Amino acid sequence: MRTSWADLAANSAADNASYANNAGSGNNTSAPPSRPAYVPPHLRNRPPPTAESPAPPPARTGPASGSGTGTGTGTGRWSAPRNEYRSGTGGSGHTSGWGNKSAGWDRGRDREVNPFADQDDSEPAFTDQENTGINFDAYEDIPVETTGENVPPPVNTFAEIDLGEALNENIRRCKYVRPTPVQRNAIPISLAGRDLMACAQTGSGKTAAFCFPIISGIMRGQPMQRPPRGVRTVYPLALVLSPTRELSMQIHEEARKFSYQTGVRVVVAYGGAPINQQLRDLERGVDILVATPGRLVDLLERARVSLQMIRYLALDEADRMLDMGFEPQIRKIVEQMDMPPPGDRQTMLFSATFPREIQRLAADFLSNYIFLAVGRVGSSTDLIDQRVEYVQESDKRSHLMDLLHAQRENGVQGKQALTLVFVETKKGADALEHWLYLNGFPATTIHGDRTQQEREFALRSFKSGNTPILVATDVAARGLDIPHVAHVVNFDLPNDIDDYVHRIGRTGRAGKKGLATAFFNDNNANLARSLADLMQEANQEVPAWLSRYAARSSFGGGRNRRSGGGDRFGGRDFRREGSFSRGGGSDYHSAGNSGGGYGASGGYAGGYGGPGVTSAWD
DNA sequence: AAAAAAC
Repeated sequence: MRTSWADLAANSAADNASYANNAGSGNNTSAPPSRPAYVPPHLRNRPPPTAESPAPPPARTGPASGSGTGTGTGTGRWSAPRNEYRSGTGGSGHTSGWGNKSAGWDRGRDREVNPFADQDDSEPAFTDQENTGINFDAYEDIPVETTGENVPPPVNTFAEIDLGEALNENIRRCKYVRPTPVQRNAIPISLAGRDLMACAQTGSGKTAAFCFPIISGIMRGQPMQRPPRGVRTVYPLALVLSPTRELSMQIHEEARKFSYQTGVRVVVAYGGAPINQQLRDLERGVDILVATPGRLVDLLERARVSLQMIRYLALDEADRMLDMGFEPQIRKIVEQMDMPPPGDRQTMLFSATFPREIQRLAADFLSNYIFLAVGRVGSSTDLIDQRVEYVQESDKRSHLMDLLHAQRENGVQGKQALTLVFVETKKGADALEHWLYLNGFPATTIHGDRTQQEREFALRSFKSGNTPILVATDVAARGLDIPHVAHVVNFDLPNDIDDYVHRIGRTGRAGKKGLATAFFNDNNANLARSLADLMQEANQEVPAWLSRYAARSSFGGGRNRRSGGGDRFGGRDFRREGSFSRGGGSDYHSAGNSGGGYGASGGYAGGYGGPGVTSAWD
């Protein structure tokens, strides 16, 4: 406990040095100077910023300015060989040590950058903690529900599964010792070739749960015949979609570790970043494409990517991907391009929440699928101490200040513990950040009106502890793994209880404890009931005033549009619900729901009236 | 009503 956060705080100061050391990789002393500007994966194939040339322009389209050392067979199809693509190629090759940070491959003799390089010596602040220190005791007695035909049995160890030598080695490098519950269950299912709809909390190893079978399957498959030269279209074998750019980046980084030296190539594509680097990455070969929908559609329309060869489709945060804003785009990608239909591909949907209506939509993408629900670490949100305080709009800022002061006193070694503050709007995020800044709090913000560079810098700065307060919109609500978030503040509560679930899930990760504070007032009346039920289910103390609100709002108002009860924390397979029990909540206790307590909240779901009523609310 | 996601 003390070790990681204290060390993190201490080390974040030394971060510059470690970054330079890593980059130098023992072969140069002219590593980038002090400033360790974060270099996101898509920008990493660039020369280091130096004192003389502060930063490269964001887009570098033409052939690299770098000289062409090396033999470069097969590399420079469209331009001269680029030495920045082959970090330290050919023994003597030292481009800049910075090249070691680059994400990517050399074709030809496949010189792959080691994604574990960071963790070897000196960068504990940004690597280890997401893979280690998982409190496995918190995973005992996790309720698991699987429904569907011929469900493959779970495994208890990685050794029981034949994932292949190279992948096993990466699992070891990641310091994964035992599979988490979602991995124990999901991996055998997908190795058996089955489609899957899985409800499991992020931070419990979900990414690995879909990456391992994909990588293993690609390794086993026959090597794909490369399209003829000059044809710029690439044919990934697996597609992983996620709702935000930062989440796609995170998945990509993880997938790169899992696929290291397996011959399986992972490329990420998302908006807000220059497309040219992504195009080059694609041209160098892609087996697994991780993408956000907009950029992928762009690539498909440019015919730079074809989905014809897709064997695996994974949707992360799948309920989000299928909700109103995203559904048309996802349908276009999955149903109206050239992707093989369900049955001819393997489809895996993952999320922590899976509202019934969304399950219904998702079923279109699936074939004879298995529904898997894995209760949250600690079998609910036990690990997150949830508090709700009644705060008028006009008092929110001073109230937040009180919380932050308290948090500051809890800080370690002069560093505040990380606090993630969610607000409803982008403008509100900027305004709050500015106000915090004026009041001497080190805050930054992430939202969709910021440039991608700003977003990535903000996230990096927060993770490192340099800016221990992050004001965020829902862009940061889902999936992001930010170790050491001690406190999530719902400065503005969301309108949807599922969003609340995802937001507070940014803390209390990997079996560690977390704190979540929500500011509630009359504007949130419609959330009262679902919030009170949720908290009760998670063994939290529900303030009496909130219960009164909940009781009031239960007359007609207050049910959540999207979400029936029991969809949280694993939820339940909508196929199990008979036509009369659509109304939700009525048959939670039926046989087969092994969830001791989870998913069993009748509660606010009662009266949720199925499609008819849903449309009345919409 | 807002947020996210392409240029």
